[in-house]
Amino acid sequence: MHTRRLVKRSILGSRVYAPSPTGDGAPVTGVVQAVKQENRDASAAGARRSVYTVLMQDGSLKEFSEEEIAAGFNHTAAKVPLKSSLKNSSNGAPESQKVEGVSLSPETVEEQRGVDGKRVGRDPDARSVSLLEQKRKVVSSSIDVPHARRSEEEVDMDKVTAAMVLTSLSTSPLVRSPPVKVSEGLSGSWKDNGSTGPFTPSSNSSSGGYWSWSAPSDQSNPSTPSPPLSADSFKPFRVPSLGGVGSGPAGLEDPSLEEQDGSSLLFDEPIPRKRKNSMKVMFKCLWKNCGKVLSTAAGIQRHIRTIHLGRNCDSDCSDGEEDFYYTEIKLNTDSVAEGLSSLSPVSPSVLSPPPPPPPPSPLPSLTQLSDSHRPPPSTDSKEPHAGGTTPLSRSAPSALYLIHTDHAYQATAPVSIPSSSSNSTSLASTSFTPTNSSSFSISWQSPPVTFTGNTVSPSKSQGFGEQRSQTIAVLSSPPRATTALSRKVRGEGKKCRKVYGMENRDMWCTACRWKKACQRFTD
DNA sequence: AATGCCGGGAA
DNA sequence: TTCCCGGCATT
Repeated sequence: MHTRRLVKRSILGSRVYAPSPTGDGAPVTGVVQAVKQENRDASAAGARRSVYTVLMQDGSLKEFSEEEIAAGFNHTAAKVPLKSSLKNSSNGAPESQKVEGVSLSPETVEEQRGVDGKRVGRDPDARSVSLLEQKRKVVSSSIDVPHARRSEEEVDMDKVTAAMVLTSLSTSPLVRSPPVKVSEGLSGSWKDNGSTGPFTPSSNSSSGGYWSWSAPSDQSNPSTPSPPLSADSFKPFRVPSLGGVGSGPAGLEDPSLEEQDGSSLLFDEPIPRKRKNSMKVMFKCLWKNCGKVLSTAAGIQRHIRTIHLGRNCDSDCSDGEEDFYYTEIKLNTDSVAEGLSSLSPVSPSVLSPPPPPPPPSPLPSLTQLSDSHRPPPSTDSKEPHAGGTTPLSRSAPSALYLIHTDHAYQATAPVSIPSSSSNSTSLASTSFTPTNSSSFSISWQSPPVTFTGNTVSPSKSQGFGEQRSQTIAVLSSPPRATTALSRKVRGEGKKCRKVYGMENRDMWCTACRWKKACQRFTD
C-alpha cells in the first residue's frame, strides 16, 4: 500500500512542459509542486480534474490543468510517473487504499493516472498547502519507491530496446543470441560480456546482459552459457509485478533459453555462429544437381527417398539417410527461387547473393577451411558454418564426393560461377584462397546460405552411416577390405563427441553414444 | 588427458 | 535389440 501511494505522489517534483503563459505556444518547463483535485465529489466516477501547481523556471507558480501539461509529460521526462502508474495498475491497488493513507479521497488521482498513464498527484488539499515542503518530504520519504519503479521502468525500456537490438542483430551475421557482440571477435565477445558485467539494471547494458546468456559468471566455461543468469535478469521485473514467485515466467523463458544454449553449445567449439533469422524455414535438397527446396522436412525427405535414393517405401523404411541430403535453410525474405537455383550447384562463394547477412558467417568458415585445406576437407570445413546440425548433412555429401567420382554427388561443378555477384560474394571471394579443393568445400557451403539449425531429427542420423558406407563400398569396389578387420584406424574427422560435446550427448549419433564407431561423421 | 571404438554385458 | 561401459589403441 504504502509503496503504491508513494509512487503516485512521485508526480510532485516532476518536470513538465506547460503552455507558455504568454500564449505564444512555446512550451515552458516547470516542476510540479502540487496537485489539486477538483470535483472530488465525483470521486469514483471519473471525470475529475486535477490542477497541477507548477513551479516555472522563472520562479513563478502557475496552475495548469491536466490537459495543459499532459503533453509535456509525455514528451519529456515524466518517466517516473509513467512507470509508477504502470506498476500500480498491475498491482491493482484499489482506490480505497489510497484513500486510507490520505485523509481525502485521492483516488481521483489514481484514476487520472490510469487514464493517461501519467502520474498523478496524490494528494488532496493538505498537500497543496505547503507545496514545497510536502514535495520534499514526499520525495525523500518515498525515494526508495520511486527509484525502484524507475529502475523497473528503465528496465522495461531496456527490454524493448534490447528486443529491438536483438531483432536487428538477428539479421546480421552471427547467429543466435550472442549476436550482441558480433562486431567483436568471436572469442572476444564472451569475454567482453563478462567483463562488462552481466546486467546492470540501470544501464542499457541490459540489452547485452539480458540476452547474452554469456553470463559473466561462466566465463570459465564458455561452452555452457548460463541461461540462468538471463533468467534471473528477468525476475526482477516480472516477479515483482506479478507478486508471485514467477515460476511461470521463469519456466517460459527457460525453455527457450535452453534451446539456444543447446544450439549455442554446438557452436562453441567451432565458434562459427550463424545468424538466426526470423525468416522462412525451408528444406533444401543437397543432392548434386537437384537443389529442390520444400517447405517441409517430410516433403524433402520423401523427395530424396524417392527421387534420389530410389526407394519406394514410406517413411517407415527410411533409415534416416535422407536427413543427410537435405538441409534446413532459412530464407531471409524471399528470393527462395533465386537461392535455389544458385544453391544447387555450388557456386563457390560467388553465388551467395541470397542472404545478405551471410557475410559474417562465411568468414569464419573460410578461415577454417584454410586450415583443413586438402580435399578431405569436407568434414571439417563445414563445421564452421553449419554449426551443430549442418555438419551432419554436409558431411555426407562431401564424403561421397571425395569418394566417388562417378556418382551424381560429385557434380558440384560450378555450374554457374558467374562473375561475381556482388556484395555477398566479397566475403567468400576475398578470403577464399585456400587450396584448389576449396571449390568443393565451398560449394557445399554456399548452399547453406542460410543454414541455421539443423535439427533434422538427430535420432535418425544413425542409420545414415550404414547406408552411406554401403554406397561407398559399391562405388569404390573391392579395395576396401583393409579397414574392416582390425580396429578401425581412428578417424580423423570430428566425431559427435567433438562436434556436439558432452553436454549435448543426446545429439550424438547412437553409435557414439554407445561408444561405437561413429556413424555420423565417418571418415 | 582426451578420444574413438571394440568387445562384452545387462536389461 | 538397445543401451552401456570397461578398457585398449590413438592422438
